[in-house]
Amino acid sequence: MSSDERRELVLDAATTVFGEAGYHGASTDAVARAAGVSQPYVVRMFGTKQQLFLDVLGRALDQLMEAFRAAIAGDQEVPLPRRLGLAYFELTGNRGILLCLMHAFSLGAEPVIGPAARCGFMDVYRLLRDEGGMSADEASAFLAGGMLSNVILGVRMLDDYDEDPAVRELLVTVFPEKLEIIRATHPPRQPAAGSRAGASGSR
Amino acid sequence: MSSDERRELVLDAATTVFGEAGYHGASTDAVARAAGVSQPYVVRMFGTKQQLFLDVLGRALDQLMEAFRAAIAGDQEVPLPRRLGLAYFELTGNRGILLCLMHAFSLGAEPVIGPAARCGFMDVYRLLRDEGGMSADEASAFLAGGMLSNVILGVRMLDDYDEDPAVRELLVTVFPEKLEIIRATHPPRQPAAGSRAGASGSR
DNA sequence: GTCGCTTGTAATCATCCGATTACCTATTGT
DNA sequence: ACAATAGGTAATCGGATGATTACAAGCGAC
Repeated sequence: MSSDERRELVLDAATTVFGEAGYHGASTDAVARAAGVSQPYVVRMFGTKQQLFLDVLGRALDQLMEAFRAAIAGDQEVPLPRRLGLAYFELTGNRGILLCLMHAFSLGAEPVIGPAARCGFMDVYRLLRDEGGMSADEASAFLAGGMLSNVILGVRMLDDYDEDPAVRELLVTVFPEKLEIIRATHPPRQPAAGSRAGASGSR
Repeated sequence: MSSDERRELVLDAATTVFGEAGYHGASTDAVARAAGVSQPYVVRMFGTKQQLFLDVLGRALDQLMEAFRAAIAGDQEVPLPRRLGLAYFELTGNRGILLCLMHAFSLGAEPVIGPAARCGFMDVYRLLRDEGGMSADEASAFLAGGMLSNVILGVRMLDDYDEDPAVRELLVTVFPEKLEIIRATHPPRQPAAGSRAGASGSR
């Protein structure tokens, strides 16, 4: 397999792993195992874990912005916020992208990740303002909704869908349509705990 | 000094340290140093680092909810969202509280922190709905704004206030008043880099 | 065929970190 | 006086982890 293919493979794996555990919580070994390669290979490909994270972050931002650009260029009949919302929904299919962004956004104090995260955030803001033609208020409101959605994905609120009516109400409000598709895309990781009768019994 | 006083002191320090570096990025030793005690003492007081984080998280949620409750009970002349916004602004004075929440919200996959974070998030949502009398849409919109604010604090966007007009525009939009106070409360950590004339010059 | 490059791994190193143990020092109750 | 208890630390241990080194297999050029 060519190096570039492996590289993409590793970046995909790293996006997932960093998305789940965060920058500090993820190990290069976990990334390597997820990608099916050895740990030294991962660090040699990217130099350092930090550089790997920066590459993951950059790629996530690229994917996000490309999706938004396509939405902006899309069917002008449908209102822009809705087009962007649908683009966001598609991104939702790969939790890793959005969760890595959230982790990066929480690490502003990191000496090199912090500035990169700020720069990436502003790139998105500028995209909405300049290419999307949104006002500052519109862009902020859209970003606010996106941040709430990201947090809901990050905290795995979908895992509690069956546990609590208030969770359902919140999710229906935040994802007014497509919730069922998102639910299907993001299956609970612990077996829903509410499912009675010792499913595959612990112990 | 009594054990309870030390405990609060350590919890304060831990809130700051966890807020800066996140759960995995912070060490019990960093917390201990910030609190002025020894590392073994910190872990003996809380059992494990995880339990310490859970206690920090619980206390942060308590402080958040107490502030919101006070806002709800406040001057009924002024609209509720504004009262809550002012309460949020006060919380902003201690970055650690809000940043710890954000870190927790990004760790939904953690087996014990995740559920605690979900529960805490829903407690806040229910507070807004039930005690605040907000609709689901109103509560979601308020939370969305809060999440964007938290991200902006977490990514330390205020550090770039002087670097980029777009940053100023965004900050003015998200913190339409009190921005100057928040700026004063959250001084940049790297010396603003924009200050001309080779300040302590790189290289 | 063999040189040299690319793609990869096994083994190992050095460090950090959470946790444990053992010990120290006041104060307090009797 | 002197246990007993609370508050606290130094020393250390064991595991995890990022990084480095050395090595090996495939393969195209000449």
